[in-house]
Amino acid sequence: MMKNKIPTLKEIAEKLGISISTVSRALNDHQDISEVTKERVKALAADLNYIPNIFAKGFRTHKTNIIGVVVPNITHYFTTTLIRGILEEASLQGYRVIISESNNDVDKQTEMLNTMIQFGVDGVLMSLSKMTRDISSILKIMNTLPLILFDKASNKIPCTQVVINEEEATYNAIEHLINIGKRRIAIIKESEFSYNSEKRFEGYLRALKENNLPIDEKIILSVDDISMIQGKRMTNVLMSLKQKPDAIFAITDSAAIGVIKTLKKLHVKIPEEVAVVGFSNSINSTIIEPMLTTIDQPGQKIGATAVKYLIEEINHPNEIFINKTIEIRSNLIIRNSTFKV
Amino acid sequence: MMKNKIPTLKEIAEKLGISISTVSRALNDHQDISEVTKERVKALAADLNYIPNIFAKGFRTHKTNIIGVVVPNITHYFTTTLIRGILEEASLQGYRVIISESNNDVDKQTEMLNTMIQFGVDGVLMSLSKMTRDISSILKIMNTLPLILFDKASNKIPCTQVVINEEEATYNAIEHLINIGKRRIAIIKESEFSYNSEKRFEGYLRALKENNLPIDEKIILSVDDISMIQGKRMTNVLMSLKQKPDAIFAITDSAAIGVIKTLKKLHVKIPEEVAVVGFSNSINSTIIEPMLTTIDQPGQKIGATAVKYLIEEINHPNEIFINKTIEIRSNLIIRNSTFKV
DNA sequence: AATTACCACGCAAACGTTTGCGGTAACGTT
DNA sequence: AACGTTACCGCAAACGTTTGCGTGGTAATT
Repeated sequence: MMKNKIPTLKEIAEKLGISISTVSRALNDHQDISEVTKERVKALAADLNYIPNIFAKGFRTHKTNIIGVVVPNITHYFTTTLIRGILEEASLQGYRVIISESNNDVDKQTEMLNTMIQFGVDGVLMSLSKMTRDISSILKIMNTLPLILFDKASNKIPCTQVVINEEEATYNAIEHLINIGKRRIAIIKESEFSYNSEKRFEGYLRALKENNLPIDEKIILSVDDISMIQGKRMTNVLMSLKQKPDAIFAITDSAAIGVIKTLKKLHVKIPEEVAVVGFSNSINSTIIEPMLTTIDQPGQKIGATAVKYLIEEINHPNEIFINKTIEIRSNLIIRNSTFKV
Repeated sequence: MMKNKIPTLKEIAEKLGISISTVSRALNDHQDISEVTKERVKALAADLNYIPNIFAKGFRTHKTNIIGVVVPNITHYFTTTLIRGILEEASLQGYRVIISESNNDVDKQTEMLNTMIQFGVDGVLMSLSKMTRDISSILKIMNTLPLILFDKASNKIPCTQVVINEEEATYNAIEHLINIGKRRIAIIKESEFSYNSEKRFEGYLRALKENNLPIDEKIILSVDDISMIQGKRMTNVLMSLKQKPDAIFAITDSAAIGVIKTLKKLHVKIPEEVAVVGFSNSINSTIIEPMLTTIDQPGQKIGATAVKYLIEEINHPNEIFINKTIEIRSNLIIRNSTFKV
């Protein structure tokens, strides 16, 4: 089977006896072209199965219709929902998406960013890697390309950010624990370089303060690499205290699952003796028994919103954008780890 | 801060007082250029932070260094490990990756494929959507572009395929069940249009036959959209049979988890009364209690291998490739759902 | 009838790179 | 001294598209 040659503007022009520029304008619905000509051109184009050469186009216009996405870890379920939202919205708006993973490695993150701009993406969507302290390389990119942060953001970077209401969500979760009678609520969080962790911690503190509960450093635990294992380890620490907590809020579902597993091993009754709350509403949270009370983050919506704002900036390259922070609402999902029916 | 103009070959040429072509050749290590000139050019290029305009290049050479990936569902953990492998290997070889999701929608799948080729990818990596019956559109693409199938493949499409040893893996899993004394082993699978399901079913049948066990259609259950819910439903069906199974093999971890959940609700002892085996070694399989015996699929390796073969074909466009099927070995992970310590 | 206005279209340049071909100088060979 | 060879390098075309500008023609206005 022979490869039929790909049609070009030139071919269409010749077959119709008109010029290349007319064909181009006709296809782009330029006002200078009469309706009849447009019809004829479009008909033939469709007939020949014409597709514009994206490289000639990008070459000429410096527009690629590709957006770059950098995420720390693609295997997290929540991340995939973000990506799904990005993919859908981008596709809707005629954009393609290039994804890369920084593996929570700051150097790799800047490297990824650089190859992306080298590659000619129109804009970048980024979720920051942990421990991103050196912002200079990111700032440098910002005056080359539109950049929007999502999910894992940073106050220090002056750009539009799309996140969830981390602080408020946590506040609500802690308040829920207080409402069911818990008074000594522990938290398992990450170090201070994690955006999400800090925001959630703020919500935790505010909830305690506003309810006149004491803040006890002994039950505020920070770990570097939060995970199920760390959840287990920290639970052992907490439950060997003299004053044990009566609730544990883990900043992550997987850590919370580690908490539950260890509590069960220690024969601690959930939620009567210790209640547990996670964050993310991952699939796992419904598999563990008791099922985990957690905060549902609408990943798809976050991703889609981020794309919308990015394309907005791409289309208005010279405007100065006020660096909005868009907060997407999340929902507390109450399950058996805090509330027994 | 002003955007410093992006350097081009022309600039380098002018500053060095040589021609554009010489600069181009020097950077591409062409043999016609003297070492000294190469040194000078490369030094200045590095100094100016020169990056070739990918569009001019792609425009000229018809090579994009992008590979397209189409997967049915990006939110499955196993899929993300595949993608991680693809991303890593591609990056290593200087390729960028465009991902799109077919959502198990056949029409969307062909649409995705078309926009990919329209977009000028150098090759495509695809994991087939369920129920892909109309192969014609895929075949049409195959003589335009290199295509490699991975994970969800099809014997009917004549191209290189990278899969795991589905049949053998299942055979081993069933044999393990037989070894622990099980004799009436049920299977929960998908309909006959799922590649993975069929392969696994073949392994199931072979294991039973070679061990002289009867094949009973009553405990061979097929569903369209396999999931945890379906696992639950099918378990209820199986456990209300007169002759109940003493083991259930579910073609998917999530279905297997549904099985376990329902068995626990029915107060059936696992694994003494009924053992359970899944497939994939997803994270969930270690969260459910008892932990699930399952088959670990090395997703990253599959992804990386697929990329290697694809780039091989991209670099030798005119060779006829024998349509190899590469089988990556998987491992049976024995846990408490079949074997109690 | 002369001017103006507008519509519809064509010409040609430009984007940055690669590459076939031709050319010059230097050197070695006969 | 004439010729062939080699090593380096430049010229210019080509890839397909967009777009500023120019132009012929027709209709509307004066």
